[in-house]
Amino acid sequence: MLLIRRGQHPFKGAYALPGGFVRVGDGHRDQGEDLDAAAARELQEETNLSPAQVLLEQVAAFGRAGRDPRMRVISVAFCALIRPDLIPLVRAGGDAHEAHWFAVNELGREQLAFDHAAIIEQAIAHVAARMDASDIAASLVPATFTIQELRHVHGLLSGKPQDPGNFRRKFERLLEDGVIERASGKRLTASKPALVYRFVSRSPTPATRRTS
Amino acid sequence: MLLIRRGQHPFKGAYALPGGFVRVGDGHRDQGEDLDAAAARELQEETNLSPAQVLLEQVAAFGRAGRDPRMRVISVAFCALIRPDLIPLVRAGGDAHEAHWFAVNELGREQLAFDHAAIIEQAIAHVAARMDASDIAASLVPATFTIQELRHVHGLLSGKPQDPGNFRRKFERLLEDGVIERASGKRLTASKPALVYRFVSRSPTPATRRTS
DNA sequence: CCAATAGTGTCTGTAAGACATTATTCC
DNA sequence: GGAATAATGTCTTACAGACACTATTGG
Repeated sequence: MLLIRRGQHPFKGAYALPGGFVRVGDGHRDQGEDLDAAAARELQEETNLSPAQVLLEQVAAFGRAGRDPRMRVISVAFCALIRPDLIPLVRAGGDAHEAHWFAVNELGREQLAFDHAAIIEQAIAHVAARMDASDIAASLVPATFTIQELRHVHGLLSGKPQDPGNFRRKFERLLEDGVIERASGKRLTASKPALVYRFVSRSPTPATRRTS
Repeated sequence: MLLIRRGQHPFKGAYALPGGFVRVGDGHRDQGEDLDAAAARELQEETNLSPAQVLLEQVAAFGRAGRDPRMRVISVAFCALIRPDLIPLVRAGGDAHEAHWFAVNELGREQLAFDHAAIIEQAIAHVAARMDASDIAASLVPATFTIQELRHVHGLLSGKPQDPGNFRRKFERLLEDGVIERASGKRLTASKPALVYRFVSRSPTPATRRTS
């Protein structure tokens, strides 16, 4: 997770999810930007990643009164899944001076600002619930990957480690369905090298999923 | 679905989802009501049903620019599942003069105001995805019900009609797990009367599901 | 050869889909 | 008795979990 250390007053020193405000325009003529577009814009501003490179999905709206002590804020949380091989391209910009990467569950609730711990929790549940959809897995694994790498991703999100043999069956089904294909080369390890694969149609951009 | 026929300007004559605005308070001191509380309040105002009687869940936020031609509105959609035996208690009140009940998919997109067709579509998908959770089914069936009645509900939401024999297996599992129990009496039909059942712990209110 | 990790095979139980059959009521 | 609908049973196939086993590399 990419979090930003807060430098000012509420929750100073704690980590917070990157975010911003929806541009709502100035009245009748200009109604501003779509909600999805605002999320995409913020993503780009904060990480320099194009929305076409990631899987950007709405999680839920969070609107408890008092969740921001300064003023009433209702936040619509989005989660962006970023493939590991794109992480080096992330250039924290704009208001993201103090950005750091964390493993999921690396931080406790007390180190997170506002209600962001609850948001993160729900975002993880959101992603885990849709793990079967291949586009989720495709967004969490490098462009080419081994069976074991994909297995670990599934294990992390499902909470329970995946059995190598059983996971292989799922994997073979993906191969037969044409979702995955062999890629050239091997992944070198401390011992026996592993075969690498790729998701087939990664070229046509994954783009943003529906929501209006 | 409970919809309201619009009497004024935008989409006059079309049907719209009941809704309202979140009370946001007046500044630092009073930040207004929680988002969930606003949904519960609107439910009560429009239907006279207590939030404890229904299953109220957030679906998603809808924030396309221009979705309301009058002004910029970002709507957070909630869906409330109302048991059929409670429907007679619904007393359309407040701004709900022209309220009518519709079957899901009874109306075409052109008869629905704003982007409410998309909202409904997503709400149905939301409910269908969680049909396995017993509380969903419990909220869509009368206090006592037959196997066939529950089967029809599953059939409607899953899109495909459920096989009587196969559904019975699921049903028996619910019985063994103590989720469902026999109720006294029988449901009279044109032919063989059917046994009736009930969900066990319906007394402790279902209440609103988490979201902050 | 040994350690280490990748990859394969097998057995078992559970559940889903399709479909045939029996049972009980009203008329 | 016959129509109608509730309830039950059976066969097949797919898949998940657990676990034992083989293969191929570096040292």
